[in-house]
Amino acid sequence: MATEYTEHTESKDKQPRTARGLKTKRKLLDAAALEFGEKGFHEASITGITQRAGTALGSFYTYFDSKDELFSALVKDMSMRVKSHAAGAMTEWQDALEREKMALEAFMNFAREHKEIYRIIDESEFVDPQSYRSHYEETATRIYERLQEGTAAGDFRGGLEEAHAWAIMGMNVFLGMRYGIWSEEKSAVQIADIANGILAEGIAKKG
Amino acid sequence: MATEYTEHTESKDKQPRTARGLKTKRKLLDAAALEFGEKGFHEASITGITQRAGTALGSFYTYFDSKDELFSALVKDMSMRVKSHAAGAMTEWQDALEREKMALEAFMNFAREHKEIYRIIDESEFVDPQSYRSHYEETATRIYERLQEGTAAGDFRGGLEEAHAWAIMGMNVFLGMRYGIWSEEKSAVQIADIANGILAEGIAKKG
DNA sequence: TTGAAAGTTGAACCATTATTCAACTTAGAA
DNA sequence: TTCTAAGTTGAATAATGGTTCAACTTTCAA
Repeated sequence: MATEYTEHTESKDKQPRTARGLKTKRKLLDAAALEFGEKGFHEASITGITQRAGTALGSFYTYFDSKDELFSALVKDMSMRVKSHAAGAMTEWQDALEREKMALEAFMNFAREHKEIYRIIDESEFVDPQSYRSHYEETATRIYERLQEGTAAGDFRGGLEEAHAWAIMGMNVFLGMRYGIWSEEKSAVQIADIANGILAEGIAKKG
Repeated sequence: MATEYTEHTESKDKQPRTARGLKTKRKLLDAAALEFGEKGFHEASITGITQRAGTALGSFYTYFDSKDELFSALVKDMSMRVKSHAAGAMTEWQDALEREKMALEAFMNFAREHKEIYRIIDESEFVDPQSYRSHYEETATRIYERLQEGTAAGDFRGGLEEAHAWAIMGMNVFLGMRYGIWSEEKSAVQIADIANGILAEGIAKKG
């Protein structure tokens, strides 16, 4: 498959050159996040996005090549926002275990506050699989690095592999979906405690 | 290999009344599983399905009201197949912990052998959210019941909640995606051992 | 054997919506 | 102020693909 430089990359000629243009692009991106988050990729329409943004239909194509390109840009942006939100929340911690708790708690709160982001990243599995994969691979790598640090610090046991990171990530994602998006019957702290209990001692009865 | 599909939603007057009709419907269902699994819901086309099935386009509407209805029927069927496959694999086990290991191992192997099922269930989050939710809620309930049995048997500690089941399920699903669908670099047993290690003792260093 | 019900067929229909485009307006540098 | 590039506009275009339908063939009970 031949790769065109101009395809699917951020074409320089689509960048706004004035303050007005920048503002319009921002409005379109915000509107798109709402539209995609509410209706999903296929139900969402460019018309819907431009209506929310308060611009004409044609203006969309001043800044984006296609619906797909916009979605792709959005996924990358949201992925980064999840990442930096989590990073920002892990500043204060006693030990590696505590740090994981903070990470999940932050993720839970972020999911609740930004349900549309959750949905967009999730749907990228089918709309933009590359971005989906990258998002989770990078997240897993970050968790794995924390695990290694934890082992080095004497907080975690040895023998932890990449798969441990994927297990933890899966736990977090599903707890986020169930107790962050679907219902808020339990607090983020409660859920984070439960997950942390598993990491701390598992669920087996102590012999 | 012929596949049995059980009817969940009784489509009033769309049921085949002869052996020929039954055969055609089954061909359509099998073809649909392939088509949806390969291309995803939106990229899949009725034409593609009927071509795979070797029937005329119009025949589709003899048995299904719409593309959505078919997808819905498929999700429910696949959900049941995942469930019964797992159940069938958990017959021999020493203790509750071992049973969870068998469950994950079975799920991993099933995901590898039926990647299309994995994708269809996953995509139902956006095409048929009701079914998606039901699938995971029922799965979580099943896991939760096993946890309670495990506690009663003295294998698991007390205080296990529904959220523990969701955590375990998330772990399993993500490990299935990463090491079952995306790559098979590690055996199902290896992955099941890693996850089971977390359930057995967590990842913290023993004090 | 027979005829009515069941099943098959694929061209035509039609609704949807992403994308284009040429006329128009605004911004901002000179 | 002037002029050109940047930005805006929304009707028109075009392609897709789900759904319908009327003619046709097969099944099977009587």
